[in-house]
Amino acid sequence: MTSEVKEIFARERGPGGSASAPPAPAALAAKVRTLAPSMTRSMQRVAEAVANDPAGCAALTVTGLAELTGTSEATVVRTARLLGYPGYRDLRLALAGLAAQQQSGRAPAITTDIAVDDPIADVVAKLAYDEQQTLADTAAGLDTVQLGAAVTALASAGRTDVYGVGASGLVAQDLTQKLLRIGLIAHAHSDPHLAVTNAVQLRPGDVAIAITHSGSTGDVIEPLRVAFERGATTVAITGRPDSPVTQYADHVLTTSTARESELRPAAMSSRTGQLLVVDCLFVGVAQRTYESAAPALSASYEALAHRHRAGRKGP
Amino acid sequence: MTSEVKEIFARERGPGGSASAPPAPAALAAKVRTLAPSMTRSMQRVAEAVANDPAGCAALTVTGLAELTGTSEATVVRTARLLGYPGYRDLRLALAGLAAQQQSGRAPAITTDIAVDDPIADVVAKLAYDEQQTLADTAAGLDTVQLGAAVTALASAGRTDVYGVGASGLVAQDLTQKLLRIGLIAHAHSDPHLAVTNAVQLRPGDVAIAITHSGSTGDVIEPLRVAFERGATTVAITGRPDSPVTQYADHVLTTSTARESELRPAAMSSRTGQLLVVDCLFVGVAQRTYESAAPALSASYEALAHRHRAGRKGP
DNA sequence: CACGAAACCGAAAATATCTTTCATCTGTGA
DNA sequence: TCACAGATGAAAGATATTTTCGGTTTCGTG
Repeated sequence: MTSEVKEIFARERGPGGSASAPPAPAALAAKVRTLAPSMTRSMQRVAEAVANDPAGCAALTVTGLAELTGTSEATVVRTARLLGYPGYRDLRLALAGLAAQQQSGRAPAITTDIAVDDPIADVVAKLAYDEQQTLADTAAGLDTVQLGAAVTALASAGRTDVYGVGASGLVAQDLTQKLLRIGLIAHAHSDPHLAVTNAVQLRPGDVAIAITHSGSTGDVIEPLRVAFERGATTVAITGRPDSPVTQYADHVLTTSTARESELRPAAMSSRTGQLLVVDCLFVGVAQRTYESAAPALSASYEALAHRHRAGRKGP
Repeated sequence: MTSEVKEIFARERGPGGSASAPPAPAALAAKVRTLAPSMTRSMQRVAEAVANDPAGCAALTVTGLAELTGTSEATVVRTARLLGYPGYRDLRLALAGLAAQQQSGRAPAITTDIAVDDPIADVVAKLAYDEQQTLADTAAGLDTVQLGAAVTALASAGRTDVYGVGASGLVAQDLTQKLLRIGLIAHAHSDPHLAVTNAVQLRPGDVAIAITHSGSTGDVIEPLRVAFERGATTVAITGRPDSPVTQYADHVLTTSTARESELRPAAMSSRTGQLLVVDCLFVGVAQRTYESAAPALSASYEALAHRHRAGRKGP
């Protein structure tokens, strides 16, 4: 087969081309090795460059790659053809894909703990990975029966009190904000005295929710106990299903406990799981009370839109 | 800023460009969602096509994509620019990479929206998946240079004020709590009047952080503006990198914008991304100030352990 | 060792693709 | 309704890719 015929052959075979390869996606390095023997010297140089550094070559134009390998544009195109692509443009596209795959393949190596000297990019990756893990674990471990029962109780509650201190206090406030938006009567308490004072007012049909990762936070257990004894429906959101707080909880919702360390305090990962549970409660309640929740949601949206527009009038 | 100036600006920022993004690798779908609101109608059509079918679009030339979306080549290029690439060619390369990743990557999980009649187990799965997605997108889209700069400023700040209202107010408090634990002087403000009053006290070397998903919340922008004018280092954590709040921000940290709907308000998913950013800031600062942070962390742990033990003495 | 054919290779022309310019259009607020 | 700012696409201009074509090297043969 003469060179010219080969070129013509390569050029002319369309989508249904007779020969072997579909524009190879990832098996490029292998293809290079396979075809290398049948390549001319210049083409080998190009193929080698491509196989060694897909990402780098993807960033180059024909001219650039030709210069890099000390060859010409024509040779680069010929090589691309030999590798099974219609032209250099397509080879370049495939190269970009390959580079991206290699990139993402390297990702799950971030299982180690965060170190003091980790570069900031690693910190981001590790934290994101960890929180994703926490979400997955929490979702998998959540008892949907308990969750459903809690939702039912909330949906028909006369009033709802939520207890939490420290980081969990913020989660408590988050839940409260959401419930208020769909027209429920809810309060968050992080002051233990006021919490107890209010808990005394609860009656059967009302709901009390305690949020504590350790399950051993006295300031949160105490108001829940009072609510429990007053006959309210009580819910505990905790990472320790065997902890003291569950004594007074009709329904226990468990969050996953992720690894923690010096630079990654418990508060950080527990919060992620707690928030997922809180979101589930909210959506569940919104579903059950959709008739009244939908207008309430729209109304609060409208009210806020006005405040946002105000912000636009910059200098 | 007029349209023309914007185009020139986009064109001229070279490798050392002033603004944020390195040509995003995989965070493209997220970036489309983030920037969509600031796009014109035609550009949105292009962005949508690109986000919906990366593989298909990667196979098209500018002209092809322009025809497919019923727009012009110029619009396609403009969209590519807005998404952070120097031109269409580079967007196309990124698209090919994205397609390859999707191909090799993960199972296309539960992509549908939450419905009113979804069983509770589905709600849990969908919420968890969405929040994971938000985390991944935010992590991928976060500008580590800006993040590093913000960390540096925080680590050496005389005092730090954090502004946020509504759901973002809780995130502000979360950040404040964390910074306090490692011995920094930080305050969260959700009362706009007090926030401004305090902002006036800030001086060069101090840090002010505004947290707002929309970037248009006047109550948060105003104190940041004051802080900016007083010479403090200002940071904005927002889902809209082109919004008014960024006018007064030395460093902009962008959170991903996930799909939202009636049963899944913006506040829910934005919060997840904001918290990740806040965690990154915290860990970054803790690294930089490790000498003093480590003892402070241990100390607060000890102090709390006592309070937890107290809770155990139940009946 | 000389010769010629075949293959290899790259410079430059031809083509395709991408980018920029600029005039027109569209919607908005006074 | 007018004026204006911004959005848009047609077409000119700039790059990149592909093809052509002829010079050079290689290798077999007399």
